[in-house]
Amino acid sequence: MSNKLSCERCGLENCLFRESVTVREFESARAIHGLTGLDRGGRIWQSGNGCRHLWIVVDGLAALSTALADGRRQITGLISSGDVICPVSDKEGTESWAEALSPVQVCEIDLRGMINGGDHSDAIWGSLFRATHQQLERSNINLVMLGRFDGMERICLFLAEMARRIGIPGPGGHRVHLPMSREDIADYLGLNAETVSRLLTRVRKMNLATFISPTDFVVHDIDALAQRTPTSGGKPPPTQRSVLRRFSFSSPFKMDRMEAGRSSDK
Amino acid sequence: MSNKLSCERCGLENCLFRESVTVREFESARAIHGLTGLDRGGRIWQSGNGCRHLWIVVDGLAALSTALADGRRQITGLISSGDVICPVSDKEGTESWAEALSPVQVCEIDLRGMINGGDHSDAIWGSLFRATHQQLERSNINLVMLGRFDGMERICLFLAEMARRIGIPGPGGHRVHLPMSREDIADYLGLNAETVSRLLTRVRKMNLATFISPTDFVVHDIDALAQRTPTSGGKPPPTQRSVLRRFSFSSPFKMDRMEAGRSSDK
DNA sequence: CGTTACGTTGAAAGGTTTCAACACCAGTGG
DNA sequence: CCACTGGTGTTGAAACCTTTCAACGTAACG
Repeated sequence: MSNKLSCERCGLENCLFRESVTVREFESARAIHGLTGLDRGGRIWQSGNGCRHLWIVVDGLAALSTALADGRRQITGLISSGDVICPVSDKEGTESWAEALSPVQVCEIDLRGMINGGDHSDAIWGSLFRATHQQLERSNINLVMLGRFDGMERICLFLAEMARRIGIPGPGGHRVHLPMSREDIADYLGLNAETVSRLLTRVRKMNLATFISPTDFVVHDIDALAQRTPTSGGKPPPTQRSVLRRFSFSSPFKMDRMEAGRSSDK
Repeated sequence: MSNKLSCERCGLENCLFRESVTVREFESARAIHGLTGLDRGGRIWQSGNGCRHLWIVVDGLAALSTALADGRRQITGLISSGDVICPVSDKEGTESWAEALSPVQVCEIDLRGMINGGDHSDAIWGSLFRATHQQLERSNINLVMLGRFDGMERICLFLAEMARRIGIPGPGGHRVHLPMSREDIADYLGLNAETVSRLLTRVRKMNLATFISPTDFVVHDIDALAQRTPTSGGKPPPTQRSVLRRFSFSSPFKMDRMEAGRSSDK
């Protein structure tokens, strides 16, 4: 964590592969393809099954999108600098791709040589595994948000996360330039554009954020936003049924383990 | 795909690691811990960050759960025979674990030795990568479901998937024993228990499934269910705004690639 | 034979979506 | 210079679906 070495190839400081893998290893695996630029709207996709390429985002913001045949769309993830685009294959009746929301620089990694043979270091594989796993953890949060948060909670989580990830700290708070339309935001949050607009109006009136333009705003206090989100402790339960202890949190000290017992068996 | 070799250790036929990895490789990596049984309600979790263990489910059904401090719960995935439990770390204000819905047999894999050093084969790492990636694709589908499906579509997708995954084909259709309460189903589908009950009543009245008991039912025609789902082609759009071509599907022939162009720039 | 957990159903409340109208902006062309 | 046009964002009102709250039935259990 202390070594601030940036990737020799793309200069990205927080590259997931930075710590354990040198560019030379990728090169010997004929895996690294180097930097490519994508304009706003540029897409990355894969055909068929199995993940054969990864793209590390060096700069810019991209959306992982899935569209249904009837036109509905869900943005399943937002990818910013340092994240990895790990494409998923299209299921029946759906199409998935990654789309640049702002000009994006990506570093392409070809996994085919690694998966098919050769003998590559544990370090490079470990980095790949961590990259995929990080995406999995992001998806997990979004699943909880879409399944269990109401509109206001979703917007607050979204603004807080954007402020943290792409906000620029300044005297008045974190300034964010968000290259997304209301419809993009809606497709990320599982709402529709009008609802997003109304929620943002409420956010503005509550002074949780100040809007300079539809795509530029300032978050004065990220914690104030996060506290309107159930993932932050110390929040009173919303208009939900009183199921406060439906699921008791387990002991504070935990290790990786299994427990065979059962609280209430059928 | 042709070799039906089962894993030497657990006997699982469709083990993700079966094709390319022998037990001996895992053993030399000191990674495989062998079979463990979990009663209904038994849990698996991890503390701290980073994924250090995987569990391959040999038999039974398990739920990946995340709970919020106020008691809301989201089941972020269902794991059946052949799937891999890849734990996610707890975020602030949340707790995540895997829970056996029926008696479950798991095969534990310790990744620590592999991540930290040694020199293991590409095959074993490739299998790990595929396992995580498969989970990612499942999450992607669920994100679209939670963000964009209405209640009826969710139930139909759920029943079709359960029939496919754990249904037993017979003369009258696929018979499913589902060890989940209405509340479990609700927490998986982002609904509440009463709504699930009402939707299942509608499913019953439409003859899409016949219920023998609250946890046992028969799906006569999986395709009939799937057609009430927007992931299946040839379905008329629901009560949605007419955005039929908001996002045009791209050319039928595709390769892994990027396209730099832009349909409508800001 | 109470107790408890679970499932079903009804009625009212609540939040989101739909539909519509309007404002704003940038680009275009008369 | 200005009307026109398409894309985008905002706001209101009604419709719609899900949730909440409540009542009731059933099965398992001691």
